[in-house]
Amino acid sequence: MASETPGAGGTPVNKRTVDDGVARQPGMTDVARLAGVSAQTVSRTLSGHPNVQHKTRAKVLAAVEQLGYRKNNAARILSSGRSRTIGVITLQTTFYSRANLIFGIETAAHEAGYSVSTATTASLDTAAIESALSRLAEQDVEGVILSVPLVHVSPRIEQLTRSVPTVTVDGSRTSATEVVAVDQTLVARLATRHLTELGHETVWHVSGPKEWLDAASRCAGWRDTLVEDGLSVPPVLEGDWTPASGYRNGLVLGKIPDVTAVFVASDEMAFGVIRALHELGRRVPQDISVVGVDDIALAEYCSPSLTTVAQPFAEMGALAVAHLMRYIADPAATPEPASVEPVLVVRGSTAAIESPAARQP
Amino acid sequence: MASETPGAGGTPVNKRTVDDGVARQPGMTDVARLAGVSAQTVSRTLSGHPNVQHKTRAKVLAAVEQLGYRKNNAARILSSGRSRTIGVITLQTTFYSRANLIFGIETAAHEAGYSVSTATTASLDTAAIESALSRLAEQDVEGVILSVPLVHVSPRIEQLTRSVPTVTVDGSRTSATEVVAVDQTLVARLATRHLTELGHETVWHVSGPKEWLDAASRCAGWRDTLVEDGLSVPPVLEGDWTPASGYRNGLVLGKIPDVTAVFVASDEMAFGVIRALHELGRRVPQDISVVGVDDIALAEYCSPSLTTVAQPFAEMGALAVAHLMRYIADPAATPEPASVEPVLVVRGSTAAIESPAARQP
DNA sequence: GCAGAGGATGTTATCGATGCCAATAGGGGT
DNA sequence: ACCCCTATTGGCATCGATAACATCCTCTGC
Repeated sequence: MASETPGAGGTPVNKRTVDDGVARQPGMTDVARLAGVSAQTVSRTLSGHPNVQHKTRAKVLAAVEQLGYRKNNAARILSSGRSRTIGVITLQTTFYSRANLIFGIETAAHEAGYSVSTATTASLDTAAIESALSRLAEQDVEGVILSVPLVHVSPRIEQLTRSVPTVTVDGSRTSATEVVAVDQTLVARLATRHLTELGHETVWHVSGPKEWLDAASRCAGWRDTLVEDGLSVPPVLEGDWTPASGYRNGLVLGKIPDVTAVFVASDEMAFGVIRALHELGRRVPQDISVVGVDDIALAEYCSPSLTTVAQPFAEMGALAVAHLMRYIADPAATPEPASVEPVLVVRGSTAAIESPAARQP
Repeated sequence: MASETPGAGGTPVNKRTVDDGVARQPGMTDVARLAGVSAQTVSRTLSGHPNVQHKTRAKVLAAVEQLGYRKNNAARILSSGRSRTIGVITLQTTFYSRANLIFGIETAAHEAGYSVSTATTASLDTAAIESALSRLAEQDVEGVILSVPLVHVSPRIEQLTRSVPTVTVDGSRTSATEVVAVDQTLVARLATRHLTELGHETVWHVSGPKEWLDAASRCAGWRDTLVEDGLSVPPVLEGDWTPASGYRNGLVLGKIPDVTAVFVASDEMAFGVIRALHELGRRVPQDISVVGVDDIALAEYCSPSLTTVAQPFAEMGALAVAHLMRYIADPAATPEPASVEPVLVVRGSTAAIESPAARQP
């Protein structure tokens, strides 16, 4: 018995027993005592172990109910070594893409009996990401979904991802991780080709920040498509994903007479571009066609409604979770990239080019 | 000593010692051994305890670095009883408001040295919310931020919130919780009065789902303002926050000749309304003025740009965390509601009513 | 020069649940 | 009727870090 204190006269002080006025949360021992069984049996009952008699199970559940017992996660993790938690690392933003991706991840994870712990990083430098990984490691996550649009993955990060099952979403591939991604090259191709097929002689591009892999890939896909089709490649205008940056670039584009078609790397920027073109008196889509990327909820309800390339973020989240689960179950499995298909959604912001005659009033 | 095994010949089996091919994560004991000190000293060093010699601290830190040691959260929580985590309960949506609120909460919580665990609920019924609370309880959260737009709070929930410090955000007040909220009545008043001051004879309203407290409050504020001003109160059109529902209601409004001003309960719905009005040939703002709520990023960049009432979500999150921290520190403190001010942002979707003469072409 | 104060560090018990093993209790086969 | 097998249940050690307590040591004040 623990009460065999060496020399001292009093009872050993118990952290929780000291009277702090608040009733202690009931523990498994309390439930066991009330149900007249051992703590072990309570544990088995609650974790759905098959070998427990109905009668016993009922007694335990009754006791649990009566005491309002809730299992203690920390103890469970410590003891079992399994946290049933996965971690997600994303940039600290409020982008549509991030919200939807996390939505998909949480839904799928909960279905698989896992909970999700998110660690956001405010910047893309190695130290920040490393610290996010650390935070997750402290929580004993069994796997990590890394959704950081890094073009370059530092060796340090690469090494860290080696110690825990990791799935990369729409980010750079490291040799240690699986990748789930939308083929951004294809995104760009769909958008660009849609415009060239409408007769536009070339397509301009407003890109995202070039440090973002998605931005870079879309830019490359756009360029390649134009080259393949033997069209000239105009200079790239770079934005920062915000509507405001789209607006600024739109003001520039609107002043260039040649421009008849623009592929904008995000819907939010596209709205900014269209706004600027309007102000300059250029009509969309009659004078200039615009295509965005993401298919945010508002894309359909603005004037003109926005032609865009939809990315199935929620699906991607679910797919990432599925891969991660597989990876957790068998860490020796070989990484196997997966991709989900983007879809071109044609709406009102794109149109066939007017005949040259019509363009000279 | 623990190594005094009773009868068996072999060493007692250690879960972690069984050779599973993977190196065990280093623990505090390993660090202590390498640094030549006790585990306790390591603990003190890492938790910033003042009474540790520089030299010792340095040795410990070196050992930590060398082994790549990371503290184990589960063990820390179990032992100390403090999780340094707060929980957030929200609806499982991708709304702008939710994303920004959580953004604010996470930022503020991290600054205070806390991490955030979110539990989303797919529905508003008591059972779902109760289960979310349970999930958080299992994680030993020290406090909860409840951001659920319930009009009615069940006694069961009320009771649960009594057992852990809780701050309600923009939701119904329970006697046990503090509330941080934007005064939704004021939101409606700002929007409505803005329109009446522009000369509109009355203001129509597209509301959110009436089960949502915010929706109900905005509706009430709108009605009260009209009544105060002695204006007639048109019937309410109810939406579900989606642009599509705004569009549907817009199609109705556009067919009513009397309508010259509409207060829409969210920006997303407002875009839908405007879109519908356009299609019906009603101009915004010349024929009909529209005001939204939220001030989403795109509000400024659509045509016309949207007049709206901005809600400082991030600030709200920060304020909620501040209150929660105070509450955690002193659970006996009396609840003290706080509110943040909404701001009317006038843009291009509202205009003074044209003179009656001008309205008859 | 000595006692007392307080700083630095080690020792031990403990948090709550689980894994492994032992013990006990029925049930069926021969 | 006997024995083995399996379904159920209890006992004990353990996960990793911390609080409380014990100890040792050094520095100050009279």
